[in-house]
This record gives sequence, C-alpha cells and structure tokens, in this order.
Amino acid sequence: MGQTNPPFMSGVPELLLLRLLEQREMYGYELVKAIKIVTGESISLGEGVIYPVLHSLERGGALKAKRKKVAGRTRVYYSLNAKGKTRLSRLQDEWLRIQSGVTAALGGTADA
Amino acid sequence: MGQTNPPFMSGVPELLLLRLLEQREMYGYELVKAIKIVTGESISLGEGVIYPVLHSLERGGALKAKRKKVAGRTRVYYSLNAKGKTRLSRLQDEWLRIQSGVTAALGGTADA
DNA sequence: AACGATACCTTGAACAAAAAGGTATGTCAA
DNA sequence: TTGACATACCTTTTTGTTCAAGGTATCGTT
Repeated sequence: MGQTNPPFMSGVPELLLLRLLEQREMYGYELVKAIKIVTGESISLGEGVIYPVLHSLERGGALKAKRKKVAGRTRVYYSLNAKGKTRLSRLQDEWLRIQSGVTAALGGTADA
Repeated sequence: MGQTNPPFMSGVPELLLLRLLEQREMYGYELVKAIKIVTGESISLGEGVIYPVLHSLERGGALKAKRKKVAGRTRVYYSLNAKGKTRLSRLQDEWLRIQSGVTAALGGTADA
C-alpha cells in the first residue's frame, strides 16, 4: 500500500510551470507574470505558489537551476531535464483525462 | 482580509455531484457509480470522497436530504435547492475559467 | 530620500482529497 | 447454512496543495 494518489486535481500550477519551462528557461518572478499572460489572465498564481513548486520540482530532480546575475540582480533560471519532461507528459495526460471527464459530465442533458 | 480563495483547482468532485443532482435526486452510493459512468470511466470517486462532500453541502444548505427505505435498505436521497443551484453555477464558471486558461497554456507552440 | 518595480524567499493556516477502515442488510450459489 | 458479494451508510487519519502574508535586498526614478 505504499503509494497514494495525488489529491485529485492538484498539479495545475505544476503543469503550467513545466509547460512554460519546456519552451525556454525562465526564472521565478518571470514565471509569475508569464502565467497570467499565457492563460489570458484567467489564471494568476502568486509567488507563494510558484517558488515552493519550483523548489520541490528541483528537489525531485525534474528541474535544473542555474543562477545568473543580470543588471545587479540575481535570477534563478530553471530548465527541464529528462525527468521533468516525463513528468510534464504525465501531468498533461492526467489533465486531459480529467478535462474530458468533466466535459462529458457537464455536457449531458444540456437543458437548453 | 476576510475571505480566502478556494484551493485553486478543487471542487471538481463537488461540481460533478451538483451537476448530477441537478438532473434528478440520487443517493450516495448511486452517485459513486454514476460518476464513473457519466465521465466515461475517466473519473472515479470513492465513497470516502462522496459522502463527506455530500454532508458538507447539506450542512451548507446547498442540498436537501430525504431518507427513503427501499427493499429493506435505507437510502439517503439528495436534491438541489436554490443555494445549490447558485453554487453549481459558480463552480461551473470557475471550471470553465480554469479550463480555458490551461488549454491556452498547453496550446501555445504546439511543437508538432 | 522615498517609492515602486524587480527578484528572491519562508512561514502559517486552511482545507480538500484519498485511503482505509467499520457497520449492516439483502441475495445468491455451493 | 454458510460464505461471498453487492448494496448502502458512515468516519478517521493522513497527506499534500494552495493560499495569504510576510520578510529581505537591489535597482531606477522622481
């Protein structure tokens, strides 16, 4: 009985992060802004969400962190490695599964 | 500072329950099976999820409970009341919002 | 010097979800 | 008649995400 499933629908923040980092390396503060933009303002995640997820993904070996000094400020750039790609792929599948399930449930008997 | 936002993506189980109960009254055990069916097997929620949600919705005044004896067994039928409809509507909007956000994020640069 | 934006971070609390168990009745086959 | 399985209710415990709220420090601009 070792493994427990993740709390149903969590992992959306994680999914978004991984998806963005798949395209190019980015740093935390940048990701906060980017998520607002790519989701068309419909999702907004604070730094209190982003940083912990970033750290936990790095600890888990899904991300590689690289410190850079830019204009006097320190940025921590993250990029996907193999494990991260696998994880992205899994989360994406899971999201698709949930999405289709909910859509099916909402669609039945449209009542219109 | 009174109000805190709901834990991002939760409420999917609740949404599914409310959606089903909008169509007809049902009892807990029935809902467990029904969810598997209407979601095309993509979502499966155990009794340990269903019952607590049902109870909390009833406590919150979103559901009305009615005990019935059928074939020697006791069933608790739940139905939506006004508050429940409002809540369903709100959860549905929220789901749509999240869904469109994630879809937008996943869609960008399809990489195909 | 003060302010806002950048950029990192942590702590605390809240709460949902999952797993696992526990009770009891009915039905059916061996 | 005993055992197994489906029905039908329920709770407790654990886990983990997410959130708000704070805290540090640098830079540019006014």
